[in-house]
Amino acid sequence: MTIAYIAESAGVSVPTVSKVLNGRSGVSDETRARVEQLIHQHGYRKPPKNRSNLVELVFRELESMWAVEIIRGVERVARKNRIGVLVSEFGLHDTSGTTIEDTVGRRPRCVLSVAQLSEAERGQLRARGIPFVVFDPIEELPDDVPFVGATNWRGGQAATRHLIGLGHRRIAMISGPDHAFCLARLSGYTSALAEAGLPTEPRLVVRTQLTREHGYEAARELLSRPDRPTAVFTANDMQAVGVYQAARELGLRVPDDLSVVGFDDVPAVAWMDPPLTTVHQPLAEMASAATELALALGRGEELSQVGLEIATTLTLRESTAPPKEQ
Amino acid sequence: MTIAYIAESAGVSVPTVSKVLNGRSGVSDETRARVEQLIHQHGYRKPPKNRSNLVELVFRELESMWAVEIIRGVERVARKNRIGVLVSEFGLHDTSGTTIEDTVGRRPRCVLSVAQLSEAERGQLRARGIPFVVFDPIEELPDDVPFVGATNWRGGQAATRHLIGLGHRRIAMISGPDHAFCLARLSGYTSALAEAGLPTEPRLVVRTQLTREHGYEAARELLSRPDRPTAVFTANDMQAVGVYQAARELGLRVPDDLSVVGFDDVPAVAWMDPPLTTVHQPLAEMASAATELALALGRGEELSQVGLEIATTLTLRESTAPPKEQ
DNA sequence: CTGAAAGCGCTTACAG
DNA sequence: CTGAAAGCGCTTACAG
Repeated sequence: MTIAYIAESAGVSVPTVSKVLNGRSGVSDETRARVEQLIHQHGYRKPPKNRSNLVELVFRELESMWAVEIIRGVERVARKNRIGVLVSEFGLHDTSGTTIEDTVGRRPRCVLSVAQLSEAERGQLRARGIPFVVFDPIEELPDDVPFVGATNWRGGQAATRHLIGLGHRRIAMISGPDHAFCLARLSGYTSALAEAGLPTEPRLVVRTQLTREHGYEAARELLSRPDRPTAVFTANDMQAVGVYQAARELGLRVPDDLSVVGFDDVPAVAWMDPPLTTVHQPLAEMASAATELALALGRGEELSQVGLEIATTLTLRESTAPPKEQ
Repeated sequence: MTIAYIAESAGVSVPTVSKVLNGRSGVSDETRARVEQLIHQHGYRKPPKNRSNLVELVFRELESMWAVEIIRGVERVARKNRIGVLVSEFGLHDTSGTTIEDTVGRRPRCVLSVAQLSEAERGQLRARGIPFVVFDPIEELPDDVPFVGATNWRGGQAATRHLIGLGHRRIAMISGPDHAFCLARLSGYTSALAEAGLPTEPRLVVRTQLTREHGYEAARELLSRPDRPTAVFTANDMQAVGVYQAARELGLRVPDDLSVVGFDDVPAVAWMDPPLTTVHQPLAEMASAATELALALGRGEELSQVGLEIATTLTLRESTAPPKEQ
């Protein structure tokens, strides 16, 4: 299927078909209509040029429960722009490292990276003129690196205020590693306590990993103390699942004996027993915003702001209640 | 960046560079090495031809909890073949329906469709010579349509045998709509009962939707009967979540008062209380197999078998126990 | 092994 | 508005 063939079918010259295909002027409406009809009929598409019609969405690992939400958010705006979404996994930090090269070789319109992008990788993309946006960055980035995140600090604050409002005073926080977003969530907790005139007790803050197992371990220890906390706020939902398990083993009922608030609002958390109150991260919206931003960068638009945070909201379910009289 | 430029840098002619790029013979090792070095150094890639380096993975809706596993499975083999994975959502059955055309326009090497592909859509793809594989088909397909599924019948049989082995006699099944895979799971259940000399009691089989709410409703009714079943097998995990909820409300403990077996083995089911015994669908393996199949079809290989089912396995956790003496 | 020449699919500049 | 001609990036067939 060549334009020569289309030209012949339409009884016009090759340059005329070329003009129609490229939306150039200098073709009569009638001729244009006839040629367009033939192009459609034969399903002719011009061979993709140097730049593809693709957004590349890169995950470090594709196992998190968030992944689907993120993909959906990207898909939504890509679809509107008639652009395809290419999903690729890790390799970014591999030393075997063909992956960033693969990505570059695919010449995507832009790349969206979930969680990180090393300086070298950013350099590679920049050298090829491929714009990128970092999604939910885990580390501080230079000022000129575009990113989209969530309002983690405000989320931590909202969760803690909710517990304080219920009457809790001994509120523990199980937090995560030194990632930017964990620090922000922790700081939101601290700041809500301060605002209520409560001290941040170092004994009530545990820094651990963001897994169910680590949440479980931390909660076992915290809840075995004589002056155990009456509420626990965790840095993510998986940790909260671990807290539930520890509470169960210790014969503590949620929320009667212990209030729990998570962070992320992963779908599965709505069917726990009891359903978990948690800070909702609007992953799909964040992903859509990141895609819009990356596409705008790809169009060469000059943007005043190059990073943004989308608001989190507290999803109230059944894992929190006032503390029992003691 | 043109091959003419590479040729000049390397001090050779344009045809020589062309040969190196296309792995043709007739170039000395020394020249080849020099040219390859320059190609790499300048990051030259040949412009994509009529056929892209993409597998397109089409979802009807991207919200199921399986999606990530499927994407990972596809990604794994695509990556090995240095092919990108393009994920697209629905629109396939839209009447606005630009989507199948978008897909065709992207000229993927092959398409993998999760759940369905209408006859018209199959026709469109065939007309363009784009091979496709249907993943986990929900309806009977003509014999020449390639598909990859799971051994649903054997899964239903294994789940039921497990319950029978534990001593259960009144085993209910909450099944789903008339989809091929639901029918197979149900039939596995029936056949395991028959094999143990037990009749299939129509009263113990509920046909409903594959959601948590429908599982809950069905279980409420089933468990409120005077001669309530001592075990329930559900057609998917979401229904089993609903069964847990109904049992809780009715003061029935799992597994002491009621054994529950699900189907799918979605990740979240491992942290339920108690962790759910369920039939594992090897989604990632199925997806990898489907991708291999589609790619083989794309290479024009003649395949003797054009459909296959990957084995399910029963994942034993803590939701089943022998029935209490009655 | 190498590259001049011809050719392919497409676009652009321009004469009619 | 139309298309002959020149040109571009690439490949192929072939002479040396």
